[in-house]
Amino acid sequence: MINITFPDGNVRQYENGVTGQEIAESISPRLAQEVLSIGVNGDTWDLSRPINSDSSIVLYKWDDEEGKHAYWHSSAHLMAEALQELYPGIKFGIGPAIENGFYYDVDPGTAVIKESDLQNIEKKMIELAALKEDIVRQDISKTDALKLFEEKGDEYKTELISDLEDGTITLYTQGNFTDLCRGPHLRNTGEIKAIKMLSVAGAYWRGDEKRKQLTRIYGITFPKKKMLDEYLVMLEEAKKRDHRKIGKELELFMFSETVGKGLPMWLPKGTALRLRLEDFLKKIQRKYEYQQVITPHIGNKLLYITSGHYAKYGQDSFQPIHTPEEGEEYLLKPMNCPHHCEIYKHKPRSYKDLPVRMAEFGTVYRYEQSGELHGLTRVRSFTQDDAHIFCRPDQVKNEFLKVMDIINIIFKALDFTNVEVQISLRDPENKEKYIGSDENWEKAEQSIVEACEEKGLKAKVELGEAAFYGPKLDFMVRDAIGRKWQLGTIQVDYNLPERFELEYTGEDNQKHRPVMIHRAPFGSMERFVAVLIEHTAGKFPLWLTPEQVVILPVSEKYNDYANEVAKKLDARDIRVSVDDRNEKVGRKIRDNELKRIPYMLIVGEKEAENGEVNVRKQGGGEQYSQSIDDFAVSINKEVEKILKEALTF
RNA sequence: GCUGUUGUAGCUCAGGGGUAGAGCACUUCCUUGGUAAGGAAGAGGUCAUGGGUUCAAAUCCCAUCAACAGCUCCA
Repeated sequence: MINITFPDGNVRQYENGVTGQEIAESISPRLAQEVLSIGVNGDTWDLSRPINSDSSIVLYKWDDEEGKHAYWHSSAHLMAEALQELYPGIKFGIGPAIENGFYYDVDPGTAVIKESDLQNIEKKMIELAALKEDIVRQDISKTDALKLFEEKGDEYKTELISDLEDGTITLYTQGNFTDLCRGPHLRNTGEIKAIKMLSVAGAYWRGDEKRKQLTRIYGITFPKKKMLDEYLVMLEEAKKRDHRKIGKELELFMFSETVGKGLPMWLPKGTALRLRLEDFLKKIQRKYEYQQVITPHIGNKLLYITSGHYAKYGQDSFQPIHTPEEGEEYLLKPMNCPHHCEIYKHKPRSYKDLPVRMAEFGTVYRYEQSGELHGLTRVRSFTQDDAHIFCRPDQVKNEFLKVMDIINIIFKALDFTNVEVQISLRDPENKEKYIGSDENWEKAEQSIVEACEEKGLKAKVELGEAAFYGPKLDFMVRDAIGRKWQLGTIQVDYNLPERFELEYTGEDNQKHRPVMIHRAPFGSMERFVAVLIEHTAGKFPLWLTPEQVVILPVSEKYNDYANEVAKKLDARDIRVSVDDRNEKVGRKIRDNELKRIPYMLIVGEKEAENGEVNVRKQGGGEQYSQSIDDFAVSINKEVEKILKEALTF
């Protein structure tokens, strides 16, 4: 007999060699049906694998990552089995479970797998799943494994095997399909019920662009048809919120082939929105004693040689601009910091001056690879809400805390409640990859960790994710559909002050080197607005939205009154327009709902007589009439309240 | 940059070797209206660009450009 310890601390005795499946059965038939994999002493196992010693276990169901993982992993195998039947001789790379579903990288030889083939693959998978084949685990020696896959002629699997240690190699078989795999897997392919193949893409073997590109096939499966349907509905919802779609509909921004790809242009409404966001941050920054500066969009190449960026990114950037005079080369600025360093240097600085906080909405230009461009989230020209804080080493932590406050204020004001924080530190194995002294790195990393602790932020620490010049703290938000976006960032930099030989005079009358902190609460205006669009589905908060109020005259007879109302509201800084088209009210309401305007004021005979407006809030619901004045006051109050709350600190 | 898909009216899209289609938007007219689409008429396109095949190309082929989904990259 062996002792099995459950997550709640309970211990039960079972026969030696008991399986996860049997344990689940011993608890309840329902559990036995729903359980997908089992955690044994921290590893995840198949349910059919015998347990031969005292163990702590967790039974994983669909709602557990580990359970889903096994489910999708087995689904990848089912897809591979289908592919093997449909494309004889096909070779397999890797086929893991991912956050939403699974994929398999395959080499179909001379055949080409296209999007239009997905349906066929799906059909075959359903056919195979109906056979309810058992998935069988088998330990195998490295020699035998190599021999097996060499015979199959699958060079990808043999390459994988040769990197593995003997004694840890397992195979999984279902029907005619055998795959090298660590597992764990479902008991039986019949458990896979609802299947949807999603897309095909190219993917380099082992992520190396110098190696062969395989065909990657994405899919997702669910234990219930209803869950698949819900997932597909969610995908549709995501599409509806896509900032590229809404940006076009609401006329916020555009691209032009003639201007160039990845170069967004802000339309009047988008500009209005963006300027309001910028003003908001400027107000906060004024309170936090930032100084606003403006610098040119180009800089001498020597500037970037000094900063070190030219050596690292020069060949992958927009190439230098040559002047008519010989030997002069300028670069479009890919970041603002070198310019700001020069501003810092323009006069001697005393320790009393520090910290110097220099802010600029600086537009930068980066040559992103063409395949990487994506709406407003990845572009070749964007405006950072950039600032550089030059401070003494002992001020780093405090400055960090202040920046965290600013980011917090912004996220709160915009209702980004689901914020994830990531601390990116050096890869301790690979210290030579980074610029700067060991001592400085340790100091900086420690400051970040401490600052997070002080703020009670639950930050995820990622080793090896730091920039080459310093560690950083990134703020990620999820939009309403759960997709993750990186926005705000705070980065310590011990490198640029060194390269630009920045100095201040200390109390001791000696020259000292300041520390630099790069920070951008929005990240870039482009990306932030993109995320804001998706977060709000285009229904921006009243204080931000480009159009706050639209007046709908019931008929053309009341256009004059409507214009009068508009004039009065405009005089009170309310962003208002009149829909004076020759249309019925119902039509005007519909069109202005689609434009996501928060308030519609319907005016007709009654209102004109009484000097009132009939208020209809976005989305309908309750309507009420009030005087023009009362309405104006209530709108102004609503906006002021948000700004006041946000700006009280 | 790589792989695959796509490119037809301002927008969303159908069609497809023989003189270009719909809905919405736009213009004009009718209607003068009360909380999510009133009616009619009209205007609008070198079918992404450049080559090729063909009696004939928007349609087939090649290249280029751009967008989309991934991969790789990201100061």
